Amino acid sequence: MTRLSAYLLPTEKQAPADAEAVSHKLMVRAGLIRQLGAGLWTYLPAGWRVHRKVEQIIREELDAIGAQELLMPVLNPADPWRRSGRIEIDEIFKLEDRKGTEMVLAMTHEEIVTTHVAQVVRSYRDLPQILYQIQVKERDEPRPRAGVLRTREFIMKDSYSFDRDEAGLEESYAKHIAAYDRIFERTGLEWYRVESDVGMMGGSGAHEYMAPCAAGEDEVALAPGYAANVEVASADPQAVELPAPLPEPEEVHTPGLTTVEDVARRLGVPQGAVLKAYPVIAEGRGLVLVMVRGDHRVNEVKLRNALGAQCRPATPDEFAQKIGPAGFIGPVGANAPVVLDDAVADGGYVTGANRPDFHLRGVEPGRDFPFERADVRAVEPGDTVGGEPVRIEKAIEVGNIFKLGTRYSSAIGAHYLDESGRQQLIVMGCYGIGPARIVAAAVEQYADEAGIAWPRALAPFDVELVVISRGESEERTFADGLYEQLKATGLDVLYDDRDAGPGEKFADAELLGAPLRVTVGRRTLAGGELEVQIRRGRERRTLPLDGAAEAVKALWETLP
RNA sequence: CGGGGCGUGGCGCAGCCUGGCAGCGCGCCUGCUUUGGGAGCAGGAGGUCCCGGGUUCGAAUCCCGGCGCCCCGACCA
Repeated sequence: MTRLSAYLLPTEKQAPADAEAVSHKLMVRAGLIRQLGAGLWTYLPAGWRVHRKVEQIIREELDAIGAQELLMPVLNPADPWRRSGRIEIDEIFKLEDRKGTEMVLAMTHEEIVTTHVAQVVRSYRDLPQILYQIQVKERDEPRPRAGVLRTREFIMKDSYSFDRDEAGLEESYAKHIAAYDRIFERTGLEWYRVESDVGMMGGSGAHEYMAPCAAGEDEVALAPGYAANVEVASADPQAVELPAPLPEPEEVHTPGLTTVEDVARRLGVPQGAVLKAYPVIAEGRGLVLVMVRGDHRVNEVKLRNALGAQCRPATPDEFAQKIGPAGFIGPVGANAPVVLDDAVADGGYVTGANRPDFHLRGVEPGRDFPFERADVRAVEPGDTVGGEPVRIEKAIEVGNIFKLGTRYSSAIGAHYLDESGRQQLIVMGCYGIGPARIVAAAVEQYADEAGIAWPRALAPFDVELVVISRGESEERTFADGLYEQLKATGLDVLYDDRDAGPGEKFADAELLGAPLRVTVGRRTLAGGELEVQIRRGRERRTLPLDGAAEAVKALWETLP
């Protein structure tokens, strides 16, 4: 029974003043969600329908790879979190029960699921297993933002694989890739599977599923056959015209010129012929001088991975003694190991001279300073991969898959006995999907000036039936009948039977974004034709009244 | 955590500087008219002006303290 006259769908003409992202504005305006507090959102009935459609797609595809759904508590004893060490994470909500026992609100469930598996799995015969849940997660986010894109409480599909060995993990991982590819394909989103950083948790591999959209928090580097988070992206640099090295470095006076741009302009060389110095303090290693082309930027995630250690920019005090004065530092004579970016080709470079107001020109890496090579720069638009230019797009992470290895099984103590009776650690993977982000990304990707234009798979309703008539009338009677017939075809129909004018009904229908709108008015009965609007593109068509419900269903099935 | 902004009816806002009746548009309710792109007329309801303290004859407005929310950056296991 979905008659709009009796359905809670509070639409607004004006977006809340504090909304910035398109999905935030439209989801509130369309009556899908309401805010309770920072990063806390209620799904109203129509919004929850969309969320459940996403969940259902996820369930079907995970069940298809043999994953088993379960449900674990959000409220956790602190102990497993202490064992894994993750109790230290600032984002975890912590609380005490009335007896003073420390508890946490789970932000994900590696510790808990591993605890259960450790108790239950004894033998290699009990493996592999894939378990998943669709459950609330709690994170004390430093900055919730953009409606449901980054919230403190959210629903997540999290699955966990348990295998005997690395080869088993590879299989479970491959199954998840297959399931995820199908899930995202079915949602109707534009999406990419990209290589991603494994982070400080170690792990042997990770991918993210990214949906391009303006409100996205990440950036992805894309080229035909290539997709990677810019945090790990690698590409061939654009060429730069380099002067030849001089027989030996030559000092040039560059008073007050501390930026690559200024130095390059003064010396009449391209910015790429200057070497930019980026001193860092690497954990366990001390001061390291990172050198990249002047027209490039250091990518801190790639640098961290290259150094195999956390690092942070060094302060002028920290490098003044061993290298030189801020603004004029360079690798020649520096008392620190030099990491030279892969994009630095052979040639003569301008570098800081390690004394105030001077640079060196004609510097040749290797001859004039020792270095180790690494790929530590951020990919730029126009770089190439396999000869194809790279473009960079904003995107929101809608899913991730991660080879955990034994990080949690060793912390929690999850073992099994192998064929020869030896105790082995279970090898794990974890795999997340954020249904709310899928919803928001779909809004972002397909919205137009009139509102939301859902992909067929996610729309809260398949068809919105609008009757233009107030009170009892021939049109109303006809529309009532058509509503029943449409429902009988299996379509989810929202029937706008409100006592409202046509403009208001059309505007609300387009705001809510069902893929099809069917209009019944005086014209319909007079002309003998039913008017249908395809929401995406707002194209109008007519269908014969005879067999209209089946024709609507058939048209709906052709939509994206 | 650093920077910026905002809290006044359901939504959007004005009023604050320079203290003196709490206002506007939309929405909502009633009646009549209207009925294919957010209608017209008439009448009406709805407010702890974020909270607490202070100054003052008098505070939405000035002062002090707190809370909440948004945006940019940092962070995001």
